[in-house]
Amino acid sequence: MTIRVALVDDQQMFRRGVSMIVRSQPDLEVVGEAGDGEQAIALVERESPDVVLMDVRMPVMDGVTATQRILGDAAARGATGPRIIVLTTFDLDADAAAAIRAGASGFVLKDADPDFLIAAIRTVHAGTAVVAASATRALLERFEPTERKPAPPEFDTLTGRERDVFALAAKGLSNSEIARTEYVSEATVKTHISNVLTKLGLRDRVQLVVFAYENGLVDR
Amino acid sequence: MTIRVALVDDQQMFRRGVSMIVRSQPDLEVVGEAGDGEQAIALVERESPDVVLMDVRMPVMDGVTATQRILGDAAARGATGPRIIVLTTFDLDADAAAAIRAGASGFVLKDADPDFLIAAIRTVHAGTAVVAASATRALLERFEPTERKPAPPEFDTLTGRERDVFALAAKGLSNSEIARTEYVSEATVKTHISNVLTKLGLRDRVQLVVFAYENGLVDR
DNA sequence: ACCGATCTCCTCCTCGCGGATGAGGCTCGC
DNA sequence: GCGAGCCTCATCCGCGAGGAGGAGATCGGT
Repeated sequence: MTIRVALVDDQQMFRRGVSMIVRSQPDLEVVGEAGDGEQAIALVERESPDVVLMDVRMPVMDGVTATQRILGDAAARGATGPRIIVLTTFDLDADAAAAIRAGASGFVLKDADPDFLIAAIRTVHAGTAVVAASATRALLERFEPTERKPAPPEFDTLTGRERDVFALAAKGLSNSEIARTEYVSEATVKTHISNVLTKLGLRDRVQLVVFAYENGLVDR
Repeated sequence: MTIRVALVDDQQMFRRGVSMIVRSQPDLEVVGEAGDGEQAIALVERESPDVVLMDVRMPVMDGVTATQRILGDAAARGATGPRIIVLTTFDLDADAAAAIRAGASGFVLKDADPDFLIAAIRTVHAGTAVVAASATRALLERFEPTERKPAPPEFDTLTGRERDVFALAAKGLSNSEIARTEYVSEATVKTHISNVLTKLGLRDRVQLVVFAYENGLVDR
């Protein structure tokens, strides 16, 4: 049972190279190539490949949009559609991230090891796994600070009430607004805010908001 | 030039299996095995492997702590230490994420395709890449929703200069600080800020900061 | 030549913010 | 019981922020 692969990239030379790599494996087969997103949709429609290797930056229609369309069309027909692997040039390509959200199963650096790409195709085809590039680490560090952050030591010194007003101030509320939602006087709020700023070493509530977001202390 | 691999897992049967897989490759070599975190540290100390395959849940000392220690010790000696790949049982293991933060280069599902593991070892050893399991998708969906918002339509109405001061204000700078870094008078900054607030429908710079973070308009 | 947008800067005015300081009431643990 | 910590509220004071309104300069398009 061979895995049917479709190639989508605007550079013909690149497609040629990837095609060589894929064809070198007995269980992989290239069932078609496309030079832009629109061609890709038609290709998938025609050939129903198992896996699509999709470039992001392309003329006519980019890879993210094409990914959305392909998976959207498949879902509309009650099918799952092909697994899509996005090929990226840079490490943590924002477009690649968008493609993942659009439903792509993973992304691989264009200069990755050929064996890695092959393993990625098989892994993705198997269903569960998703392959990523060095991005993962950066991803975790950049997007996860919302969670599991060491939570700055100074923050622990805040009392219960101080954390309450901190949270509200972090959402952009004024002192009077905080006072109203917490059913205390504005003077009390000012005292708490003042204590919080001192404890956290911040200048004003503006920096408090920055601090809150930078340390993932805002719940949404 | 063979890649020297160390195995760390409390289940001997599992180690045996992985060992078989690794040894099946001419360019990979197993230089030692360990059954818990402490043994792992000693093993790394003794053999200086290139790559460590590390389990998370282990008696005596878990994989996350061991990862921290190993990389911490290496850093203390000015060395980079081995690349560490964490082996996880479940998809998005919180422990695995912790290990990545501790410095591990990637994580692979224990039931992943053997070829995938092999490719991961080579990829990680090559330096740049990090391998992940199906977690990546979930990660992106869980932690990235902050970014790449459609970028509010009102934001497009800002002029070039207005965006400049917006960006600086979003970082928590005061008007005078912005004036100094932009080499204009504070009065000018106030004008721009005022225009920005009006255009974006915000009350004050505090809400401006919230707006900036909520819409992923802060670059770090 | 003219208009509109943008950037620059100014003054006057009001108000919210934050620091300093003090104080009364509450619930702990010693 | 008694102090420690916390929550509550108040007053005074200085300052930065933001709105209103005006003004000169530049530049691109009509």
